Amino acid sequence: MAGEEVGAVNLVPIGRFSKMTRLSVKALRMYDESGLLPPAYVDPSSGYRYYELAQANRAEAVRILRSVDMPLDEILAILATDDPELVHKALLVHRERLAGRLAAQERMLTYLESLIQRKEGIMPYEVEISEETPQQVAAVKIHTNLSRIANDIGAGFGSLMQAISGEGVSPSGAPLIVYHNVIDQETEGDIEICIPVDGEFCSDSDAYGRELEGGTMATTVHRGPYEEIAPAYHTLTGWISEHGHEIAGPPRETYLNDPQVIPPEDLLTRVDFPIHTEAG
Amino acid sequence: MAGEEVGAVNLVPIGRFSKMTRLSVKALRMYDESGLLPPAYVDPSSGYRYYELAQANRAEAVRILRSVDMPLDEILAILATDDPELVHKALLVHRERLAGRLAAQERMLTYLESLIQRKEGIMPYEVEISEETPQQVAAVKIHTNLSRIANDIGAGFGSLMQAISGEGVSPSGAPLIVYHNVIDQETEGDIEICIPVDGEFCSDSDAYGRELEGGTMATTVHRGPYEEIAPAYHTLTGWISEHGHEIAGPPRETYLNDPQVIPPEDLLTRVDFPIHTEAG
DNA sequence: CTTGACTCTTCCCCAGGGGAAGGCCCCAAG
DNA sequence: CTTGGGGCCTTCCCCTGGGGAAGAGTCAAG
Repeated sequence: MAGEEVGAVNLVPIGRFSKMTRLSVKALRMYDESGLLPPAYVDPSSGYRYYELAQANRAEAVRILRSVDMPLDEILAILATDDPELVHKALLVHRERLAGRLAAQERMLTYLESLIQRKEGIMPYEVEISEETPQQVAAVKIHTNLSRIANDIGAGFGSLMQAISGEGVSPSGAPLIVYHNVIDQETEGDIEICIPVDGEFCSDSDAYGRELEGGTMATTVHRGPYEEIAPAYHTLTGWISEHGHEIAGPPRETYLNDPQVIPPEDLLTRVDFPIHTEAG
Repeated sequence: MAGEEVGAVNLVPIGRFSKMTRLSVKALRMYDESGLLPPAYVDPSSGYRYYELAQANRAEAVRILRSVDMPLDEILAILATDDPELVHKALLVHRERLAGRLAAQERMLTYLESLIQRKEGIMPYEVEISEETPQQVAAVKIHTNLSRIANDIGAGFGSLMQAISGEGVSPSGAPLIVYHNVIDQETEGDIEICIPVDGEFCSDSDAYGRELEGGTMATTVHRGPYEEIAPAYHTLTGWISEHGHEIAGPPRETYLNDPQVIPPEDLLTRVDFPIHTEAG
């Protein structure tokens, strides 16, 4: 009877409890504050925290779940319920998160490897000036945005090829796209998908023929996946402004090899900016 | 000539530059502050940041390296050097770090899976009281700490078995260890490695014979790897204090099956605490 | 009673930004 | 020239999960 009252409660202060549980004193204080592991007794005058020996098991559970990087609030939720189903579900949810992080690390690692493989440091673009003559193209115009653009381009080239072959014409050069607007991640814009043809082109579909403007171009070639073409643009626009030229029209990309055949890292894309050369 | 002076510098404010580079305005301001990507020009009166188009390439490099989670200071170091060797080395160092994190995620995931597999929620230890009779053991005493303990126990059992068989005696029960001190992560302590034998035991090696104390024990059995035995101890000490008993001597672990044969998750370890039962 | 080891709170720090508040600034249209 | 709306500025607080230090109070053993 007396045993239950006085209870041989065996309260231990935070330092000893810290050693018992291998949780840092700092962590224990935080777990107190957040309600995750409040001490059995706090001395009102001194503020000292005292833990019961039996609390070490809860602490151990916290330590284990923290060791797999579970957030504190989820640990709290798990320890608050008695339903093994809920516990199991919470563990599964956390497993998904861990698996996601694992996959992310893997993707980063893979990408980093590809960066390492690329012998050239970073973005060795060589800019040249070229004189282009106007050329006849079959074209379709598309309004799109960054998330749809890959699909739209594929579909556009498909219907354009169909229109060309329907007219009995065949391509006379590499396909290209004129980017009439800057397409950011949230802005939309027009692009013109073009295939060079010999002579004039007419069609009753969306496709039409026109003469693509020639003139002086600042030009570079990007080798690699289309998604990584941004540096080529930056190099060109930077080069143009540094050399005192001015952009004279929308840029165009010419696809020098076939993404259906060539692996992404070897794709070649030529980027042209029409410029005014202010002879200085 | 005039072109070089006035320079068609084409300065863009931070919002446009943010869209060009897909770096957030907030990030750009931080990169300015940290010297990673200072704008080409800052208006002294308004504080407005203006970037040159040519800076977009450096920004792109930052974005790429951040996308693989490289720390800002390392990116700074990479962009500050022109030596491709150093760049390559920095990338390799970062790859090691990523690989390490990947491995850590994998370990956590694996451990979490094992937690999920364990059907029972957390730590279903059943504590019982048992009366033990004294028994003769052959023993060696070892002073060790947490980092050496696994090796020391293995070596201790090895030499103890040698001593026993040298005397022509054979074990009469499961091996056990008496833990005379609490062994925390930084404290050292004595443990006594014991093998039950029939009759008295003498040896001229470090091994000696003695009678292991009997008495009333609080007992539970841990199933799983030795490293995870802490909850068993916590359950026992908590149980003892809650039931108004007192610990009467050093605890002992009895190894009920053989770690050389049994996989870690099925290892059985019985833990006994000698207690005074204060009949109340 | 003293002393040394514990423990308390509070504050600042880490990375890499996100978000909001409050206040200028810039530019184009009227 | 003025006005309005959107852009931009700084400063502050927030996130995670603690680590480390400062200064003061407390506990227990000799």
